[in-house]
This record gives sequence, structure tokens and C-alpha cells, in this order.
Amino acid sequence: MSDSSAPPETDVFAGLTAPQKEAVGHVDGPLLVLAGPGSGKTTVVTRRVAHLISQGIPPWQILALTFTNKAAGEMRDRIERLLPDELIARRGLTVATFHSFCARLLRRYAQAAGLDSRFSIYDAADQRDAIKQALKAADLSSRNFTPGAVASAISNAKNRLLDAAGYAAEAGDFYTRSIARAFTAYEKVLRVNDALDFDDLLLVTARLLRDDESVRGELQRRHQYLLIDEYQDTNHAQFVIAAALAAQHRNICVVGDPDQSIYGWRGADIRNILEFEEQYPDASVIALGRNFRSTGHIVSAADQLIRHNTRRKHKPLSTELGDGEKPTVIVCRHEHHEAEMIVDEFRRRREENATPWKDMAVLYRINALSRVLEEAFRDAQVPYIVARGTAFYERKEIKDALSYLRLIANPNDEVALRRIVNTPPRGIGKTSLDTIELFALNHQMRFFDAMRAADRITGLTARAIAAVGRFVRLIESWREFATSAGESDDARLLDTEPPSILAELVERVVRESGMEKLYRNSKSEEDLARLENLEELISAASEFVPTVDERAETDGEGRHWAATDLLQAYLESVALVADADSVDPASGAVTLMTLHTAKGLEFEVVAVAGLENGLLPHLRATTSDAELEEERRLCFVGMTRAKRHLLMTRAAVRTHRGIRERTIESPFLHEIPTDSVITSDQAMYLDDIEDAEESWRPRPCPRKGAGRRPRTAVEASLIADPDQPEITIGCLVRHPKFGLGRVEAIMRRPVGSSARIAFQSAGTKTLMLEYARLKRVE
DNA sequence: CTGGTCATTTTTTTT
DNA sequence: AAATGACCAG
Repeated sequence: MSDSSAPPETDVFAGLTAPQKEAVGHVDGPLLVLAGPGSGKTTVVTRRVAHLISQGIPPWQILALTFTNKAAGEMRDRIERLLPDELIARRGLTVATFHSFCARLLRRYAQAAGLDSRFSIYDAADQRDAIKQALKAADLSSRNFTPGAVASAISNAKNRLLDAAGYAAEAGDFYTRSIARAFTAYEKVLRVNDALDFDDLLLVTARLLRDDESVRGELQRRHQYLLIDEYQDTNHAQFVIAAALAAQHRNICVVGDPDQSIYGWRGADIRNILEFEEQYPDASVIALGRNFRSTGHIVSAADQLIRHNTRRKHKPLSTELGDGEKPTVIVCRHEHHEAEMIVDEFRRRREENATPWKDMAVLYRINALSRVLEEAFRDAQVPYIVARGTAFYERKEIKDALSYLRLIANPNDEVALRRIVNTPPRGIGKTSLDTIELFALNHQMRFFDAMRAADRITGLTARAIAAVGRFVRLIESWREFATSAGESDDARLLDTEPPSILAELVERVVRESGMEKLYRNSKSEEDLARLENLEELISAASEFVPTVDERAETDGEGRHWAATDLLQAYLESVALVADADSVDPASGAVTLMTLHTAKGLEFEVVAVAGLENGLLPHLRATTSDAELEEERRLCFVGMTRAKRHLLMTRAAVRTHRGIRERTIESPFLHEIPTDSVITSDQAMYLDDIEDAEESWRPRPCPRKGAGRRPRTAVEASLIADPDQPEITIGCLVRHPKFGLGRVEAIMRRPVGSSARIAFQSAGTKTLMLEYARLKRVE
């Protein structure tokens, strides 16, 4: 299929360097692309896929796997833009995250995998609940075995493809054997509930591919060309999945950078990329070392730092962009001072260099650092966004609503059931639940079935029986609604306007569960915010459209999407959101995020905060050399996000978890030669922790109660971008088609915020801010 | 059964 | 500092 002579100079090769061209032109056989920071990796990958298609390979034979939805979405968009229009119509190209690919595969091959296709996906919080339950069942005190420790032990085992039995076989000492018991009990909880945790998605898929020859063969034939992004972050399960898919055709292209491997703690195995050439001795290896992103001093400082990693193959980094400015290091007095310095610097950049807010970012090691920074940006009236897409789904009211939905989709999901059975309070208290549980146990019944038979349970008060009956009828009426209401006509799916059957269901749940009433009757601002969040959830549901890939899986022979399929896909997409997914380039605000989420992104101006010993490197990652090297890579990733200017800060005194402590400089700062950076010590004469406190004057205009109140999603969107006239609630806007209207509500969502606008002539509509070309009218 | 207060704990990073 | 869990009064 591939031409052995030089690839033709079509436009997919335009403007590329020689190694880039080589990678783009590669068609058959294994390929390893070592892509340093800013080396045009995404360009190479997307053009290569376009090139494959131009060589006559059907798009549906190509499978690209990424780690975040955002990366997948971007890749899909960029590939499609490279393809001729007539091809887009008949695509079928699969670009997905590892986890969503596996989830879909497992639903399709549920029977072969020994699963119920309605299985739930448990997130970290659900997993915690399930582990607590398991610890109780295994009669282990959660004193000595904290759910967190057990969870990470189990996760590590699963990433190595060990199940509970395999783990137990390895367990020697008392502690490990106890964990093994907890593991076994936890697996039982998952099985009974028809639930999988994140690790299971990979583990079960890997096992299925390994053990089931016919499934493996089918998938190998379907996915002839495999592409894996960020390969340095794959764990063993992912490695097995990739190897199984590629075993026959060997058309596997992996892209990554060992120096940016930062997920070792969750089982990523850097050996996967380091030993790729041993696994595929005939692999072509292409190194992309030239940096097109950052100016010279930034590249050189980062390079000096990463050289301190010993277990590493050094590759030269060079830049195309001239020296630029030296990175700045500022030693601040304390965290508030640090935040102010960063805000000051960003303001100056905007005034002097006209750098837009959206091209600036603050990166930090731990989420807890965001609070002080947020305060500083808010007080300075600088628009900012905290990239934390998962935060929305961690809110109590949202988790509750989703638990109702999960229970509708999967009747056996007892973790979901227990969460909402008495939320909002409906008279089913602990005593009643214990009685029901005992009954279920004695009669070998499902918990929900026992509730159904509540009137036969002795020891339950008449009051409780009535309450339980009402609850059961409520759930069953929703379930009936979801199963009977099919999408009568496919056009509805493509319609952006409600009513969507899904939104209807979510709305019914919010209303009929009593959640709406509970929060509406409350006077507290917090509950009002909760109500707004629930409305946002409904609005998000109304706009939910399964991805092309998902639809392709189910549509097939003209099969219609039933409401339950839609619900399933929705719950799946919600379970698998990542923080990085919420990074919105159209937002017009400074982005605040962790170093981990920043991987793969770039900004003109970047501040890395908290360069202190114990914070970066983190205290818990200093026990081994391997961990310390990973922390160094993390710092390297942060530094190389900057295109033009890099600011690194630390506070001499920092308050963390309520304790104020003097800090020690990060060794990483020490490792960068002093003449590679410009250092400014603002805390030189700070002899005493008390001085730090005195020097912190309360900021100018502290609003009443600010800082206490939980910030709502809506509030975040009210911080406007001065680059453009802001769109706020109540303001007048003009839409190119609908004309003049007034903004009634703004809904900020992880991806694509929207606004409800009452138009003078066109009626009330909900529009996506990103696409609707709204102009504010003064 | 509900809703308060008080004590205790918190792994940093995430699909 | 914040969030959970245990305990107790209504």
C-alpha cells in the first residue's frame, strides 16, 4: 500500500521539517514518534491521519486514542478540517479517549465480557462508598484501612491486570492479606451493583481482548490503523489493549515524550514508550526535537532542569524563535503576596504587550492553591477561569440528580439507590433502611425488590411503608417513561431545540424527587445556587448529542435511539469528563489549573506558583528517586507551556491546612543556573513569620461575605472579558438572525456555555455563547 | 426521623 | 480550612 519512494509533496506535507514529513508520510508498520514540547506533535498526528485517508485507507479502519475528551475532540476537528468535504460525509473515523472507547466496547460486547450492558460507571466518590461498604462486609475497621489507601492499592493492582484472586495469591503479610479481603469484597459489591470503576473499564477490556479470540479478531479487522497519543502515560492495561489490537496488522503509531511522563502514580508505565523499539524491532523511530513554541531562554531553562533526571536519554532541545526574555523568579512573602505579584505581572503584560487574558495561565501543583489566587484575580477584577470540569459533577445536588438517573438506567445500582433513597428527606430513615436490609438479606433479595415488598416487612411502621411505597412508585414511573418513550423520529436528535426526551427526564427527576422544592423554599444563597446548578444540568441535558462515534455504534441498521440509550450515553459522557475538558480557548479569561491538567496546552505567559520544597516536589513524592524525577518532569511540563514569558514564584511563608509555616525553596529552582533566570527576592528582610502576617494588609474592597460563600458556576461567568463588551444577565444583545434580545440567564458549562435570551420578535431561545455571534448593545 | 453541634480527619496529581 | 462522621435534642 505504501510507496517505498519519497512521499509526494501534497499539502499535508506543506511547511514541515524533514522528520515531521517522515512521520506524516509513514503508512504501514510500527512507528514511534518522540515529540518534545512544542514540536508540532498534534500537527504531525493529524496530518498523518489525513495522509492515510488520502492513500485510500477507509476512515473507519483508523482508531486514534487519547487521554482526554478535549484532546480527542480537537484531534477529530483538525483531521476533519484537513479532509475534502465529500469524505467527511462518509467518515466513521474513531477518535476517543481510552476510557470511553473501552466503555463503548464493553457495552457492545457485554455478554462476552460477562457484564450487563446497563452497567454503571463509578467515579472516585462512588468507589469510595463502595469500598466503605466492602470494608464493613469484610469486617475490617476503616481505622487501620482507610478507604483511600485501599482504593489506591486496588487501583494499582488493577492497572497491573491483577484481579482480587490474583492479588490475594501474591499477598504475603497481614496488611496485604487484609487488603486482599477488602479487594474481594469490593469486587463483589461492584458485581452485585452491575458497576465498573475507571480501572475496570481498561482491565475488563484488556482481559476480553486477551481471552476472547473472536472478539479480538473482529476488533483487529475493524481497527487496522492504531494511533495512541501521550503514550508515555499509558499503563499496563492500556499497553495490553494496544498490543492486542495491533498484534496482527502491526500498524501501530505511538506518540509521546518520556520527559513528560507525569502519571506514574496512577500506574502509567514509562517503560511502555522506552521499550517500544524492543517490542517492535522493525519500528521506525522519529524524534521531533525542534521547539516551535517557546523562546530560547525558556527552552534552555527547562532543558537545564530536566538534565538533572538521571534515568533518561537526553535529547537536544532547540528553538526557532530567538532568545526572548529570561524567565523571572520571584520570592514572595506569603501566598497572598505571591498571588498579587502574579496578578500584577499579568496586568503589566496586558498593558504593555497587549497580551489578551486568555493567553495567560497560572499553574500549581495542588488544587488547594487555587483559592488564594482566585481571590486575588477577583479583587483585581481580572477575568479568570479555574479549569476544573469535574468540579461541577462533584457537587452534592448534581451527584444526587445523577444518582437518580443512574438508578433509572441500572436498577441494580445500589450505591446510587442508597445515596438518594432519603435525599431529599422523605421519611425513610436509618432504622427503616436497616430493617429493609435485614429483610433483603434473609430473603436473598435485591435491596430495591425488598423495598417493593415493604408491606410484607414486619417491624416497619405504617408510616415508613407508605413512604417507601411512594419512593418505589416514583422510580418506576420514571423508568417506564424512559423505556417507553423512544425517539419517535431521528430528526429530533439533530434539532438543537428542546424538547429533548433526556432533558424532560432530568427535569421530571429534579421536580418530582422534591429536590427543586427543597432548594426553592430555602432562603439561603447556597441553596439558590444549588437550584441554579440543577437548572444548568437540565439545560446541559437538552443539548446533549451523542458523539458521532457513539451514534455509529448504535445506529447501524436504522435502529432508533431509545431514550434509555440516550440516557446511557449521557451518563457515560458525564462519568468520563476530565478537568482538562473545561479549558475553553474562547473564554477570554486567565486560566488557573494544576500542572497535570496543563499538559498539552500552551500560553503566551505562564506563571508556575509554589516552587517550594514539599509542594513542588510534593512532600509525598520525595521518597524515591523515581518519584522525584516525576516531580521534576512535572515542573518541566509547566515551564514548557510558556511561549513568551515564564514566571516562577514561591512564598517564604505559606499557610496550608490551617498551619502557617516557613517554606524552603524548591530544589528545582536551585537546579536552574542562576544566570538563566532573573531573580527578585521580595522577602529578603523577612526574619519572622509574624512579619509576614503584619505585612498582609486586607485588600481594598472586600465584598460582604466574599470568600465564605461557595462560588457558583453562574458567578464565574459573570466575570467578563474586557477585551469584548461583556455579556451579563440583564444586558441587551443583538443576534445576527434573531435581532435584539435581553439576557435572562447565563449557564456556564464545562464545554460551551450558553445563555437564555428573550428576543423581541423571535421569542426566548437558549444559545451557545461560543457559536452565537452575540453583540452587546449599549 | 430530622437537623443541629462537636470532634475528627484530611494522600496531591486524574480517567 | 473544609469536609465528614458521630452524637444528641427536639
